[in-house]
Amino acid sequence: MAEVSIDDVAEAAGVHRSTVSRAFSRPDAVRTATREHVLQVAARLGYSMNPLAQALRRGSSNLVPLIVPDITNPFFAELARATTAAAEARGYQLLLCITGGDTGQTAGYLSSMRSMYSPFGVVAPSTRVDLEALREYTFQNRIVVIDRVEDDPSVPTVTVDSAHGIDLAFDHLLGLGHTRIAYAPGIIGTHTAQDRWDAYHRAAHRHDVAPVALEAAADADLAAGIVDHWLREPDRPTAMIASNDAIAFAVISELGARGFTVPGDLSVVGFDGLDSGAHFNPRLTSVRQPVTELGQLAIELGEALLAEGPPEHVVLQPTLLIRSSTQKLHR
Amino acid sequence: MAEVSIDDVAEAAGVHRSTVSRAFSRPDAVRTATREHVLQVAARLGYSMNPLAQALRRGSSNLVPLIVPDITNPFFAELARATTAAAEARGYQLLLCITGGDTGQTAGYLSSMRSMYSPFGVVAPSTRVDLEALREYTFQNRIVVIDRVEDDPSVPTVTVDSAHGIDLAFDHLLGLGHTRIAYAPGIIGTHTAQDRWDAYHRAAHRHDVAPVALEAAADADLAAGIVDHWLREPDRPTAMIASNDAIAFAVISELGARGFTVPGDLSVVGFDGLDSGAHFNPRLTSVRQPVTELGQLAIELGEALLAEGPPEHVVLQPTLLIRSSTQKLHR
DNA sequence: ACGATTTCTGAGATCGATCTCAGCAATCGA
DNA sequence: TCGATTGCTGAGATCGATCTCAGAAATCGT
Repeated sequence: MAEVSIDDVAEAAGVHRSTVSRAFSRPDAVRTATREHVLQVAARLGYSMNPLAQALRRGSSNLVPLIVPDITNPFFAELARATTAAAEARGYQLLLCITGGDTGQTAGYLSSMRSMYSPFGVVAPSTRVDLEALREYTFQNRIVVIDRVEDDPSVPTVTVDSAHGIDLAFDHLLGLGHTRIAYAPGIIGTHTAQDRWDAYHRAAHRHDVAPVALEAAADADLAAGIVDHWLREPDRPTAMIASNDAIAFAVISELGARGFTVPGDLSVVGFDGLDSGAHFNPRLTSVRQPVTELGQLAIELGEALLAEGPPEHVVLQPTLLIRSSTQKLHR
Repeated sequence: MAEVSIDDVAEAAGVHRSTVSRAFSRPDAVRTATREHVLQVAARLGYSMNPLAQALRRGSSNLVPLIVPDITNPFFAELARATTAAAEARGYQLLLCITGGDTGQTAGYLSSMRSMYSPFGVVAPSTRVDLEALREYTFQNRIVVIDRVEDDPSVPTVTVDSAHGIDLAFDHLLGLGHTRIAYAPGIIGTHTAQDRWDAYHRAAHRHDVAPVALEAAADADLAAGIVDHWLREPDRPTAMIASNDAIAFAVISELGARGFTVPGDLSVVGFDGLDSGAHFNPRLTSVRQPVTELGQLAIELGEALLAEGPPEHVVLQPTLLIRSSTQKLHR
């Protein structure tokens, strides 16, 4: 079956190209009888519009790129799923682009998306967004960032209130009787990672708890380094907040390998609240990021951008998911 | 900065459109001096080719879709990463499409990829590939399936030798002294899932071990059902092979929640060998699928398809990744 | 140095759609 | 019933590239 084009349909229906085009794209600009006839002929020929040609002519497509550094990270995976669903619901087709955190590749995808006439794009960065690189791009097209952006309020953003999330975790642990509460920062790339770190220090200060930042030596495996650090602490913390679920997993794994148990020897709360945490051993208590809303809003902000509205900066509230990796402090 | 087109460059360089086009697409069809001049002018204007227009005219693009049911499943996530890298290396741009396992959506993506003039597509199914749906598509374009396909040898495929993987796991457990070795099948969708199941039974028979298939009641949570089943077994198995890592995780989590330990009470070997298993608690022993090669080959088979070669059916060999979720049987 | 090749470049059609503009048909008011 | 308004449809340009074909320039042999 050779590819059928608009001209084939036009000929078969005995009308002009333009009419076929209208029958599909602006149905009420064509008489009902004509439209139905055209649509019927088109269906018979198995015709459907070529989105490429459409985009070329219209100068806009329904292809929305979502740029993530690492799809292997479950947070981004869930984000991708949620955003895909939101995009689909609004008639966009989401294209997932995996950059490996490389700025060059990000720029590449961005520029190729521009030439695809994407109405807008969504970027979920692993490092502070490089506005230098994006700005040039942003000029022409539109972009939504899932993180904060420091110095350019014209870029719309969606974020989760990290500080509040940390407070939730902190209060939960305090409520269980813990007073030596450590923090495992992981790699601080994004603004939100920085926010969590700051929030931890503020919370510690507010509750008169000595902050313990479990950092790993540069050369060591991250989780091993964190556990080493924990073991070296003179007055060993009984609880730990991890800056994300992946780190919580790795630390718990490492602890297990060394004969410690969670929450017996250390209560751990993660940050992300991913589904995979529900199937961890033990089930991970975690600050849940509203991933679904995050994806949804990213798309909505993109659309708002098209409507020429002022850029919005939405901040979502996390919740606490209490599972089994935290427990009351004994004694 | 208004979008600069090929005509702008042509004018600025004082040559014709065609020459600019050639300077980029077929460099040796144009005199060296001319080419360099054109390229220089193009660079100055910040020009780059519009892939859309290119695809429309050429009737082929460098966009390769990878269709996966669920990016939240780490196996698909790693597969996506590997395939993206392989595609990138060969000059393709990979577009990840998430279908949620829905045949309709798969068809939708496939058809939209056809109109994008993709040279070929890669499908990683969660259920037996619905050839009915694909066939019509396959007609025109080309497709590579990551699984076996039963009745149409014209579709190239890459698979991992599941049977061998199961044998590896089985032998490992036998070597540790286990003789009551169960199998947790999960949901049997793909051919490979079926292969693993069959291989388990053959292995059990070969080694004179009574097969125990840990199936869950239809209504129950999968992991809970599997553990219930295990507890009900009169002569309780001391080891278990899971049909994939996700199930191993869930079962271990469930066991932990009920006070059992792995590998103390049950040795568990997974199937996938994902990185996330290295950060599980305990670290998961697993049959490793060569995901990188899988992705690489998917792209290579796609290219072979373009070269009009006969469709290939590659079978890759898995290896065993011994970590900490299995141990010698005591007594 | 001159005609015969070979190499480059330009013109214009084309890919598959949309858009503007103009013409014709249908509807309306009086 | 006739002119004016509105509604549909067709022609042809256009989006940004590539392709074929023919003509111009450069190279070659003698």
